Amino acid sequence: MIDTQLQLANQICFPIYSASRLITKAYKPYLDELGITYPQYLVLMVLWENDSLSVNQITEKLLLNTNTLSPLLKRMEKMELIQRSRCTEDERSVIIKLTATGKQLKTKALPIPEKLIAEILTDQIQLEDMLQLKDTLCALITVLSNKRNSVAS
Amino acid sequence: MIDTQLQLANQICFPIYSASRLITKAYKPYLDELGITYPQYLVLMVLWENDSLSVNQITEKLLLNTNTLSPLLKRMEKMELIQRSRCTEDERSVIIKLTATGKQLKTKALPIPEKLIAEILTDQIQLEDMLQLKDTLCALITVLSNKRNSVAS
DNA sequence: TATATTTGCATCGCACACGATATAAACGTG
DNA sequence: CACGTTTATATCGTGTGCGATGCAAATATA
Repeated sequence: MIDTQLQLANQICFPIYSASRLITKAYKPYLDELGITYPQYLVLMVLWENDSLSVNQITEKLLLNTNTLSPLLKRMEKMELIQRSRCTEDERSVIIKLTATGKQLKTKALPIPEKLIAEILTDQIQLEDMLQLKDTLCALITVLSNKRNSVAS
Repeated sequence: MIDTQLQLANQICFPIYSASRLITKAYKPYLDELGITYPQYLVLMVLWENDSLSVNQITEKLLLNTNTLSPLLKRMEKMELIQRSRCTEDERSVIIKLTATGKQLKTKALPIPEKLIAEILTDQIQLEDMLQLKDTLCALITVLSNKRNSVAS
């Protein structure tokens, strides 16, 4: 009993860590065709949903810090996927918008989730398992991100 | 229905990606006390269980490639946590062993999993959810890592 | 046995992640 | 209005991850 709990962290944290890397790798062949990485794909996804976002709004949606996003966004600007401009009302903010190229990528990216799910859903893993997984992970994220924030403040 | 499945990949892959980073962050304060990172902690864990391992055996256990592990192990050698030596039977192999310092760290690291689990298990997340999570993730890892291997060969 | 192939490890280059720090704009308070 | 604080973003340094490539030892095959 106690031994189960003692080792439980390892049995959960390491699989999450490994699964995360394997998923990035599973996306790679599809994203390579678009010339983007998985974190860049995440940025594009939030911009496809929201035409204009500040850097700070993207950090909140992706749970990434500016020291990760700033260089990432600069690379995406150089690739002419996004456009960066200072907000006129608040000169501290940088507004991120999609370029025409960035918007057009949405069409090419549309079939990717379906392909990913097709690779995952097998005899071993049912749709219901995935829905369960999603719920538990979201609860875990809530607990851990709140923990971080409360410690920080 | 179909829409659910279309978006399911995003609803699962992004949470796994975020959870992985949050877990590494949750480990950090405890691992900082030992002066190691999470990947270095993983290496130590497999060495605490197996007194002597080749680099290749570690890559298999951690699902990491040598191009990640080689520099990581060199840093750990510089920290005097491990010792690297060529295998006499097969001169290509590098054998990794713990130093006395590396072995001693096990005692300090022992209470860490318990602390992690205490942070995770709350009203929102029960032990049973974690066990379910573990099973689904391991199935996911099996599917994705087999997929990679079969594509490669 | 000579040669081609495989295997184990390392190096290089690039792209994250993130703690620490810097900087300028906005805000709050006296 | 002056000035300390907060906020938004950027930069730097370090440590992963990983594709591509290199190299030497081991193995397979002609």
